[in-house]
Amino acid sequence: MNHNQSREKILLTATRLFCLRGYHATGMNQILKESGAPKGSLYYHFPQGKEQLAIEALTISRNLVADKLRGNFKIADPVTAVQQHLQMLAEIFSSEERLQEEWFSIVPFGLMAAESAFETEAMRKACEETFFCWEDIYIQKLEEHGYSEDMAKSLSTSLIAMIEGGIILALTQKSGQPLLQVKAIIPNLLNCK
Amino acid sequence: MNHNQSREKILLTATRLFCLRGYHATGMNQILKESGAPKGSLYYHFPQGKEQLAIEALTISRNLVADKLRGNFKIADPVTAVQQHLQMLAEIFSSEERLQEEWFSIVPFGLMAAESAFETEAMRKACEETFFCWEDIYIQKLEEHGYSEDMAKSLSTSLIAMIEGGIILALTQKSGQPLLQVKAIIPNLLNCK
DNA sequence: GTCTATACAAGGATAGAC
DNA sequence: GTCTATCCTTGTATAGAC
Repeated sequence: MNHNQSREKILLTATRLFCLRGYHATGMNQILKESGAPKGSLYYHFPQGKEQLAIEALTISRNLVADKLRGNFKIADPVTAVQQHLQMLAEIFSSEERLQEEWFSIVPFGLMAAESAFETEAMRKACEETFFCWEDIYIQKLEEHGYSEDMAKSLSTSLIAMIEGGIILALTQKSGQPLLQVKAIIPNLLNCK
Repeated sequence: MNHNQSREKILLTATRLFCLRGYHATGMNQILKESGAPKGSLYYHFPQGKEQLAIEALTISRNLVADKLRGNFKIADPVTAVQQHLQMLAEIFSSEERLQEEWFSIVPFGLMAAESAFETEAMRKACEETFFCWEDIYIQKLEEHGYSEDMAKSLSTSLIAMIEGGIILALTQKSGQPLLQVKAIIPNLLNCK
């Protein structure tokens, strides 16, 4: 197995497990085992160990979500785009388990973010940047659609908070229902420029 | 030290650490050390170990927040009450560190909830019940103020999601600012019966 | 009720052969 | 690039004295 193949497999597995189960709950052995990557290769590819893995995982997660958001915003108005995003998230929780696992790698970012706040500063920063990255995408779209600067900022922060919180409720209830409730109030929320 | 004193000290310390740092990140030794409770007493008071401690901590957290919500709702209309709650939360993040520590025991419930979803079913259930408990408080208040049943339900779920998500953003940014952004859009959100 | 000592597993990480 | 073996620390939990 060549360099990039196993490195990538390890990293994607780590991203999924960190996001889904959490940073502390995920062991290096588990990552290695589930990735199916060669056993001796972990510390070759990631010399700084678990923290390096976490920071790279955060970047992966950030970009996956950012791409998804930009894609939605390109073809729809703010209300529709945000609702599409929530619909997609809700459906993940209703899908079969194997499919869930695959998608969950990009979904519950909040768990890692909360944990990171008390790990190293580098990890905290990576999470902070992620939220700012997503926020900027929202802000830009909302301003394009005529929202004031202040309103766009408040709404963007609130939308991200709602979605992250909604994901936590969905995990806890093992159901996409909470995300659909959030989806339902999006028109009201965004009806105030 | 008598029975109840050390039991309570252990439990309150556990609640704070679990909520703030997470379930997996918190060790039994740390709980013992920070609580200042007698070293041999932990498994005497909590024979089922860490999980028992977690479930009892979840109950503590649930009731502290529920009492706070009910108190706010008793003296104010929905918009004002929710804004007061967010203001209080935001101020915690601006207060001095020692005071933060004390309050944080009731604040970042979402971290434990997300972790619990993949621990034992008993822990997951305890989190689920907590969210339902809070939701009922919101729903009742909103219905009293003329919101339809459906709208009250969607709004309640969304408010909880927003607040939990807002707390995660606040932790990540080490600032109460995100919670104030959320506070700012509450009037818009609740202006639709 | 509380203490000390200890068992036992799992965690992250490194060394050195290949 | 990968493997095996190993180290050290930490974590949970128990036993048995006091």
